Amino acid sequence: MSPKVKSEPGNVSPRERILGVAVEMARQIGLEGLSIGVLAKEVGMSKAGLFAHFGSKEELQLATLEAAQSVFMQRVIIPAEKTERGLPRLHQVITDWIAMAESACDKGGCFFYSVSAEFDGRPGAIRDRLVLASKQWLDWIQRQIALAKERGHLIAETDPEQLTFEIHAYEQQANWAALLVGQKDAYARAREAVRSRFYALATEQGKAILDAR
Amino acid sequence: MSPKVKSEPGNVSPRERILGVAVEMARQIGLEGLSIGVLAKEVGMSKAGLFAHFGSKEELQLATLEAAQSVFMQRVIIPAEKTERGLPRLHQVITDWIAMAESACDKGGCFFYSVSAEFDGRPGAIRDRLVLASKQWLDWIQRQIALAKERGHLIAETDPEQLTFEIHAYEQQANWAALLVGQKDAYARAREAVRSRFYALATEQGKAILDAR
DNA sequence: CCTACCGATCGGTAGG
DNA sequence: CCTACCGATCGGTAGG
Repeated sequence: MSPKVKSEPGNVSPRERILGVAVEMARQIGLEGLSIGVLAKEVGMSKAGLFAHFGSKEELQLATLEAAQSVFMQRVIIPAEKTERGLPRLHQVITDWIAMAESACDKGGCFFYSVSAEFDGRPGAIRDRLVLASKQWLDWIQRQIALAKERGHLIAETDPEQLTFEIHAYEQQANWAALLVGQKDAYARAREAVRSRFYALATEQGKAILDAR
Repeated sequence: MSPKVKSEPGNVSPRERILGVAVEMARQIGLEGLSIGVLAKEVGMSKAGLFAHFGSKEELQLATLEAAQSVFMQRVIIPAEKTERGLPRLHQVITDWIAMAESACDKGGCFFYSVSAEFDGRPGAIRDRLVLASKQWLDWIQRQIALAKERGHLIAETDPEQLTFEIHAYEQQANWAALLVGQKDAYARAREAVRSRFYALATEQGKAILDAR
């Protein structure tokens, strides 16, 4: 790939175009329901032409999962890593995470929410990679909570694993409530729950950080 | 239905036997992945023989959903309605709910968790019935919270909708963490989160109720 | 990247 | 409740 072409926006490779459509389809019907024929029609090429890019359905699914992970990195993790460690970074990453899920609400919702329950009972490479990504994300949050504690933003009684559990719970519930029962304020409820949990465990310094945002 | 046959365990109609197997299969592969041919083999009858009981795949899916709802009623709602209204009943229903999900953990997890994300993007009769059941369940919890407030078990500042959101969140997260990332103490974490939320909003009377359980 | 095809399986039907 | 079958679609391949 020639560098001058590579980085120009709007000038994406066929593979990237396919994966972009695949991610959008998977939000709505899952990664297993994703059919090569239907995907090919959507992209505007032949089934065999599309298939040649991946070699198997499982490789297509893995590539789609990777594409979604990459978007998540760009939109949630990378921006937060420019913010100060501890509670500021934690607060920002959770806020961006909720915002990303909310913005995907009309398109079928958060990709990872859509495929989690689909693969928890299907052993294989896709499940394995999904589990790994999920664990890494939980660890990221938990490490940042521990750091916020060390820096005196959260009180010493804070249990990082329990707080991670609760924070992640609100995100899950926001997706469920918004996508299934159509609760309009689901993401606002999640933001309120997160803030209230942070506030209850914040030191004076931590409260000042939260108040400033 | 004659009473002497009806209530004998082990004496179930073919339809009930089929639906029992269907619920177990749907926990693992979902209601859409449920195939009539595979289900028939599992039950030990011919595809057409099984099909005749339902007339269409959608009717089979709806009947499976109803069967799961009926189990939920028997194991969670009905028992709780024998307990005193307000916080005691609320506490018991949530405890039984978590216990039921935990007991299903090795079998593919909570039926409703497994099919929620599958149908939030698939319009139709199944989604409609799932949405209705979910709303009724949320309303049940919210009403009981409101009642616990009226009876002086929870403080006046309690927001029933927000508390319902958070309680339901812990259940969702317990399922996700246990089934996908294999977190062993996920259901214990959910119980702790629920208890801690109740305790923070309990009056002196409410705290006494919680301490007694 | 394409057309044309493979066997397997899908939901569903005919006829008994 | 069965066997036998329908057209459509599935993932995947051959050959160019």
